[in-house]
Amino acid sequence: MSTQPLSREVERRLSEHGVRYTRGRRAVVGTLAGADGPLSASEVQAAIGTLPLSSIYRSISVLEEAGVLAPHHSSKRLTRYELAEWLRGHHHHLVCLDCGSVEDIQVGGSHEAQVERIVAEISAATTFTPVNHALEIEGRCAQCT
Amino acid sequence: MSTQPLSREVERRLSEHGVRYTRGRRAVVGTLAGADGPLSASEVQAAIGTLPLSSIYRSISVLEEAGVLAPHHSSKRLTRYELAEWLRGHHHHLVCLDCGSVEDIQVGGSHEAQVERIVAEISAATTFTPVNHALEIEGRCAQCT
DNA sequence: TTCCTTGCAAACGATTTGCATTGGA
DNA sequence: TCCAATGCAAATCGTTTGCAAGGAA
Repeated sequence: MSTQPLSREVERRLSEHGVRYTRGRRAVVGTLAGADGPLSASEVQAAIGTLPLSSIYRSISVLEEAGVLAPHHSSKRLTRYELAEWLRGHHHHLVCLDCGSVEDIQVGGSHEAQVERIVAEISAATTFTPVNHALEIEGRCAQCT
Repeated sequence: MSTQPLSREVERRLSEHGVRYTRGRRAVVGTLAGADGPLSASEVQAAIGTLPLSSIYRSISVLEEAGVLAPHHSSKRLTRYELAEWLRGHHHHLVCLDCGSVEDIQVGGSHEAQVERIVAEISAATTFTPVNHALEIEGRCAQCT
């Protein structure tokens, strides 16, 4: 995370990958930057207004390859996307079992340190090499309670 | 969790839901009981041998509604299933970023208690009502390292 | 007989891709 | 100019469903 404007960071990242930061891609990034949780392609489309789904999928694909977006799998048959952690910071998710919505949640430093220690200790007993972790909390959101 | 044989537990649960515990459903449950992580419908089919995918999907659907199976979302466009926690105990997952395989991992009681406390404290600051939690560790499995 | 189940094939819905067109450096 | 990017339509692929045949109580 830096203090530079988001678009600068993304622009630099994309140019390193030899692709342009076009209007469509800016719209996708802007939408996800303003969301309070990961969004699916069609949710992004609804937020943008008019832009064919195939273009949104192509933008998402390029942005994901460049490490700007990260996928999140929580609902059946639907992938949602959010800005990668280097752009929006580490966080966890509240997943509603009823409506499927996903909300970001920030975790305090001491809690996060505990989670990381637990992950490290768990992994130490295996041949698995950890890279990320995600604490997903499933339950009911305010609307569905 | 009880000490009764798995098939008894499942049979009772299904009969409470007014459905039969047929050969196909037994095959699905048996396959998942023997797996070391959640499996997709086609992975179950491959393990069973011969059984149409539509039947496997229908078995999974019935078993999920009866609370015998629980879904797990980790890969794009693919849902994997595992025995519900009351049948196989609470655990977490190691998800390989390369091959997508998912392996179960047991967490010691003190770690689990810490995770639960963290989840409770996080949720206390929200309007969200937690039901489950899942600590997903992403990284590289032994084969992909 | 009476439902529950299953198999097969067709239908679905999210995502991907071929191809011709558009657009930016 | 030249190649990346886009729009549209068709193709994919995991999953679901309609319908007729099979099975257990």
